[in-house]
Amino acid sequence: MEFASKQEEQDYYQHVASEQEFLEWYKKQEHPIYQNPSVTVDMVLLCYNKSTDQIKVLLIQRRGNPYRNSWALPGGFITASESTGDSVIRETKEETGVTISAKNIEQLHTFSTPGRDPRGWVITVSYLAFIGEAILSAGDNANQARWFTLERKDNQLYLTSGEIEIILDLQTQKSLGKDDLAFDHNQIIIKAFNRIANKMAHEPQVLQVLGETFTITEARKVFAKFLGVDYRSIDHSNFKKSLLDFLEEVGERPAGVGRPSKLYRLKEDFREN
Amino acid sequence: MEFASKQEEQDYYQHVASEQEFLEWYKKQEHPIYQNPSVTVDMVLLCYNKSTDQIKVLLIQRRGNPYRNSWALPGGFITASESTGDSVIRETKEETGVTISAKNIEQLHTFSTPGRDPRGWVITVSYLAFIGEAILSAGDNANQARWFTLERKDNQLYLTSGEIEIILDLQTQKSLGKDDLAFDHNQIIIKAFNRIANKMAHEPQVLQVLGETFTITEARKVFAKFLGVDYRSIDHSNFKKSLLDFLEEVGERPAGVGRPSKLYRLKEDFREN
DNA sequence: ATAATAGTGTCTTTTAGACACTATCGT
DNA sequence: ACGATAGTGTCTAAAAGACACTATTAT
Repeated sequence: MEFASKQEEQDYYQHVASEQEFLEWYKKQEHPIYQNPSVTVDMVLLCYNKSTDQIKVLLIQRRGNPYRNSWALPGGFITASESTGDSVIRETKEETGVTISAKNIEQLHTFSTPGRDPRGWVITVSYLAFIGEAILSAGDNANQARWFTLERKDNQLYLTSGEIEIILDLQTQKSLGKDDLAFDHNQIIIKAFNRIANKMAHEPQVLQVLGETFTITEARKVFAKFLGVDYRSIDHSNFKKSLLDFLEEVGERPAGVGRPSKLYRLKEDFREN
Repeated sequence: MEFASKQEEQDYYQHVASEQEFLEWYKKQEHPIYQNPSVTVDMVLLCYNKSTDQIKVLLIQRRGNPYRNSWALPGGFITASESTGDSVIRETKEETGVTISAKNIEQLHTFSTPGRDPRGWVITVSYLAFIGEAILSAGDNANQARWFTLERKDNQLYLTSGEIEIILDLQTQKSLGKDDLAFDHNQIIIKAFNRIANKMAHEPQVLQVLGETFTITEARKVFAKFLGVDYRSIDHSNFKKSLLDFLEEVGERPAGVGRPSKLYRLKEDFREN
């Protein structure tokens, strides 16, 4: 086929040729792909330590520029053969050693404010996931991955690990302390936290941080952490009533002081997102 | 500065140099940008026609391959100087003539399944917005933009305009009729519809389709459309009670048969997303 | 026995829902 | 006057919340 101009050729394939012809032609063309953004994924991965009663979020320390030595969410660049969900699972595994199932991730938000990455045009798709404390050890220290405790006081979030303390304001989404997260990861964490707090009463997937089975009181403690209150201020009886629709009894926990507590797990329907 | 190899140079700037030095160096490099996906935005724009009692969604007919002549959501490729929110507002304006405010859009989901676009690697960030029927005429016919009525019957969505009828199953997200939407836009529309139906009782931004002011019965009719029921099956009194927290009275509508209805509008706090 | 923990039962308040009634308009 | 539309009031059932009580264990 002969064309008087490139424009005419394009017109032909776009508007006259069949879709199959168009695609064969399209794949042979040079594409102005230099205009495309880099796309990353980021994972807000939460767990809970029953013995210390602490919510934890997994962060990695960046080993290279930009934001070298800053703490950041695990994540990285996507590849063409994966969905963003697959990418974030792969990147989390690579950077932290933690394996997450595709069923247990939830897409949060896509961040694209110009200038959010000093390297240039980069947008990120953020995800949220919960894992039980059994996998807590998977944070690979050699690889700079560390669990930060996540504590809510009033309307501030405190992320702490050793000497490092990052303070985020839930309203303004600003960082208040001496330490800071890389990129706009403070916004992502706040988005995740608010999402969980707002919907946990109706969609209690957050209880996955308790592992396969848990007691009512453990669930109360997790809820209390996200509400920023003492767990005893949540009435045991009423709490149980409100959550029972989502739970099924699976036995008793024999050990410990006091009356043995019953063990529950999330019903199948609510274990996935 | 001299380096024995490119690898050594990269190591130096990533791990030794300051962030500023790194960024100056980084911007001079050739980047493997050929690996980047194209990123598009898509807008699910809904309105409501009071006289015909119909929810409508704005679609455009594609003039070029791929999916030439298929109907699709307005949208297009993003540019580096904008956030995806700004992009979708610009694209909607360009393709349909409809102006939307940044405050009135809500991000839905980012779709990235490999193969979702026959041209190659394309991911899309989808948005949702509502406009009052006053702007209904803005659908520019010369530009192939048209309002499709959106009707829920049981668990199917019917999108119709003239001869064209697109049927989507809310459960399976499959297209059931003879006509079909371009790309995975059926999934996007279903996502939007479910989002609205699930949260409208608590966040009734969907009432923006009624314009600035509206009556309780008009609001009932809009809710009924998303629930797929006759509006008279929703008790007027109870409905009003449940919504009154979000509304403020702004007068009376004098015209029409029957007792004059009071006019309400969404309180400031609930007008934005 | 007692403190600690956890589960159960009961009463009250609040909310949701069903339904009847009143008000205003056009014909 | 009457039908159509719309707003108000009331009663009941269900859900949420407060709080007291019972059960089991370790010390």
